Amino acid sequence: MPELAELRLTADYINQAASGLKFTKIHKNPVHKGKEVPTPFKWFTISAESRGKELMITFRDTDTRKFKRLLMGMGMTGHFKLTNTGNEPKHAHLMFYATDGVTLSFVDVRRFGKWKEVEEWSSNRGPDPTKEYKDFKENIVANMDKAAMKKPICEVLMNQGYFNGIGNYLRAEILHRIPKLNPFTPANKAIHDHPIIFILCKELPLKAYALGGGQLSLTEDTWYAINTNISNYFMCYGNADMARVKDKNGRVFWFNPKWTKSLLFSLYHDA
DNA sequence: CGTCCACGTCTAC
DNA sequence: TAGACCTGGACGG
Repeated sequence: MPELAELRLTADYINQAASGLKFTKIHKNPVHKGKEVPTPFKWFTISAESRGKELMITFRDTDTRKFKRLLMGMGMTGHFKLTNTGNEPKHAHLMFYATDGVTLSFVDVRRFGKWKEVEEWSSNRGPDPTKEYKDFKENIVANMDKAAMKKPICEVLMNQGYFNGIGNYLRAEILHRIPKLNPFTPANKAIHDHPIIFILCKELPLKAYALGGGQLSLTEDTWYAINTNISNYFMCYGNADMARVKDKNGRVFWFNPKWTKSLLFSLYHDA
């Protein structure tokens, strides 16, 4: 469940699930190749915050208030789940055991999720378009002349150094909502001519977040809710009437079929 | 059965 | 700029 909206929902879920709980132990599933996460304190609380596609977990000592942080990525399938201890889901890879018989688990079928003990957010990822909108915009404006910005906007929207949190469904939905913009236009020109891109990078994730949060109580079903119950959100991604092309990273880009007749698309397609 | 596909990074020729 | 990393669901024979 892993673009910006789902990361925010995941942070909400953790904060809600861990509220009032006292944790005593961390355990890693040995099948996972990630580093062991040592139990940080004898008794600790857990809280979470998201920034783009990253998730920061904070462990706080219940006595001294000292804290340690764990930076996570959710990969393609990562999410959290609170269960009774002993009933952890299949594919639980990091387990946080609380005192009163419950466990908060990081569950990740494909194991693309990652974690690392850190002090800060990754410096190579840009500001969050929904929480740090001003910084997000300034970071792009200040770098409009960079080589990375000469690539097609459909690809640059996936560049996490500028568009932290935008993934494959959001780029499709964002570009689909700018009907006059050819999605194969160089990003610097596209952004200059259509500054509404900035607004959409904030508002479309926020809408997905609001829909996901409102439908269900922040579980792994969030993605399912957005995808199946919110018929008017996904206008482009997954729509059989749309055109598709594999981008240079092997990801399928969904877009309005009218652009398949354009020169920019032909050049992109043949390259 | 088998092949293809999936909301994302990573690193190695 | 391919592949590698993974599991499992959908769909074809």
